[in-house]
Amino acid sequence: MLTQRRADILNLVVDEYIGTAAPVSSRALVDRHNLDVSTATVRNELAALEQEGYITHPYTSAGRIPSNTGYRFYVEELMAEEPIGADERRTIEHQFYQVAPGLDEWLQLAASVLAAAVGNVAVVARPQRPVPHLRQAQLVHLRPGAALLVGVLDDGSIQERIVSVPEDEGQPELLARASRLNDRLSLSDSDRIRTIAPQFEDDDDRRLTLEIADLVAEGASAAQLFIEGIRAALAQPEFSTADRMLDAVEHLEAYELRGALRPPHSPDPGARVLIGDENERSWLHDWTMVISAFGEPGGAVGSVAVLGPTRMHYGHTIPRVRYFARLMTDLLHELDG
Amino acid sequence: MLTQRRADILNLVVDEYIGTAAPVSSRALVDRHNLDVSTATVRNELAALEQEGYITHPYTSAGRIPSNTGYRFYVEELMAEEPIGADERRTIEHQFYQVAPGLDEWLQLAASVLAAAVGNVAVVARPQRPVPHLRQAQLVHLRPGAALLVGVLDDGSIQERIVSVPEDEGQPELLARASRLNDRLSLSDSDRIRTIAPQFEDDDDRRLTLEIADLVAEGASAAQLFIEGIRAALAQPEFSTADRMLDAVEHLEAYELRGALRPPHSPDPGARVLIGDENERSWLHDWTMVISAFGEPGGAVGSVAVLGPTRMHYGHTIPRVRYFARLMTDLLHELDG
DNA sequence: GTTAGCACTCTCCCTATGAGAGTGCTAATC
DNA sequence: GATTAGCACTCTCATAGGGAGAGTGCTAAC
Repeated sequence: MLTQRRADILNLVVDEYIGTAAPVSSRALVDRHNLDVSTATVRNELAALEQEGYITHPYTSAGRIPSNTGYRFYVEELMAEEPIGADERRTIEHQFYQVAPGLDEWLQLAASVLAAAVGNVAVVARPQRPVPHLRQAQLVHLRPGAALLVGVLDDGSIQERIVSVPEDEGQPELLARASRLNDRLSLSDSDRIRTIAPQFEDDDDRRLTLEIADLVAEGASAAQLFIEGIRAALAQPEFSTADRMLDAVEHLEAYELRGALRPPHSPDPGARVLIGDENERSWLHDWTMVISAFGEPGGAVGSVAVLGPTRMHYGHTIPRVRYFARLMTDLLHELDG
Repeated sequence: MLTQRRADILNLVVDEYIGTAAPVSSRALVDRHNLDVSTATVRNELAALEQEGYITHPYTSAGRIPSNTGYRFYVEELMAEEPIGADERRTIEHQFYQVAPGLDEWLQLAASVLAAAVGNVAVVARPQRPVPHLRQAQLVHLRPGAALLVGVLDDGSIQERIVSVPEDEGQPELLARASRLNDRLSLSDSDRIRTIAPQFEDDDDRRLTLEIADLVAEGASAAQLFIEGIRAALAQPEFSTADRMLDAVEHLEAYELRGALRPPHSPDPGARVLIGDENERSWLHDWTMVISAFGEPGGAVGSVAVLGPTRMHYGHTIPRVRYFARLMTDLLHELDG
């Protein structure tokens, strides 16, 4: 266990480093926080902190940099959370009531407002149910023999695909067909729909039912992501060389992020913080991810995350991720009544 | 007008520079293309070409670099187009028949295959009609008093929004309502729908009709873009410094690109090439955009574009952009019958 | 018109050099 | 025993210098 003074100093080192991105010297600590000990004493403490693994220095005599262990300790024990003021809260919530109400709009907005608030990459994953159910299917006549099958699922997503239909059926026949299908399939999941299929007498009804089952199953695959703030993140000194920046750009794509976020399937009240190699993906070993799930337990669950260098303003970011997750949960309620 | 030899040399300079990204010297031209003149003669010709504005050199004695004028002349007069082999064609088209048929899937695929083929940013804009029409509207019950209004438009897009409905209406009543609305509104554009609204006796029908009019109008706004190949483009030597790369990343976003693409509203058979400051946007002054529209004249029109440094493999890129535009036109036909 | 030859220019890479920042250690002090 | 002053030592970083190399432009000869 750290002595009080050591903990205080570690706290200062991390704060300072987060602010300046430059290794922190004993002099800087003493001067900027008017400690009433000398730099030599601070140096002794720094040496001890380094001994215990909380900080390092890049070369023999540069200032100190927090290690991942140091960040971890900071997040758990030291960090002062920066509360979200009433003004900030109001400004944010106001924006949500200004756009047309709709899940996609809100998710998009959440990503971009959160990104702006934390100055790093924000990712919002569309809520999904582990097992989505069909709300309603619709057949839109495109041309003789083909129609657009549109399915609205109970997590609010819309899936579509082109299907073939009998040549001689126009929109009225397709409407009748759709309502026949809806009567039996509505509120069922993909597996259930598949088992119902044989009950239809009409060949085409059977075939369309299987198409619908596929459609619903698709809704359970890859969640749609809303990603914002890449530019802000890349502007940070961590990416000041072209190769590091290119590296980052290569990974900050929906495909990669989906894997990194791995769906929680049940919302948690807090926010998880994954620092450096606490992430499984090796490309994230220089990154920190702050992630929180939102939605109803047992219902559709999405997630809100912030990605940035391990040198991240934790005290600022963590409460905001938590807040946005709560906010999205509230907005979901508003949609579902 | 250029003499034949000068044109030949300009051709070689551009080819060479496109391949190596390094200023081209007289020695390189003579050695690599075994010209039967000396380097001194070539130097004289280069000086003349520079005099006429086709090339420059970055400092007194480095090799030559094509100017925008040089590229323009190259594209119009010199460039050898690299035809798309039967194999390449087959490989590409095969991929389209492998994914589920559907406009979004195809657009997405086109962007990523094209990006891979040219090693630069590819952008595909979803086809839009200048004035979209409603194909069918649907009301999906969400909870008492609220429903999801889903509109399928004649350009294949789906728009959705949440609307309020009478508290006491369930899915059956909403179905009846939707079919009542569809009977009168189907195949109308937004303006027309708005004029029809007063004809409905029921207050809610009237209100919903106006919602539908809005929904259809939204379909005419910002076209959805599919963007791929950013990483490949950024890996080029033009972006080898962090600041240039950051600059590029800032602009390669849907929001910016939408403005740069400006919709053509009627497909053209060829591909337009905009080199450097031929682009209006100033951030594109170091870029070249090769763009071609696809779709039916009078119908929904989209576009396919490639963005890269002015030092772009024109002979390779231009035919491929053209080819993808034709391919997308064919695929659109397949959807519409 | 073409070419050989050569002076000249500019970049690029390497080295070195000095200033500056910061530490670690030792010995003295509280 | 903890703290501190003092100082040698280390490492970076920015700057300047100095070839080597690549390439041109020009001149004079072919």
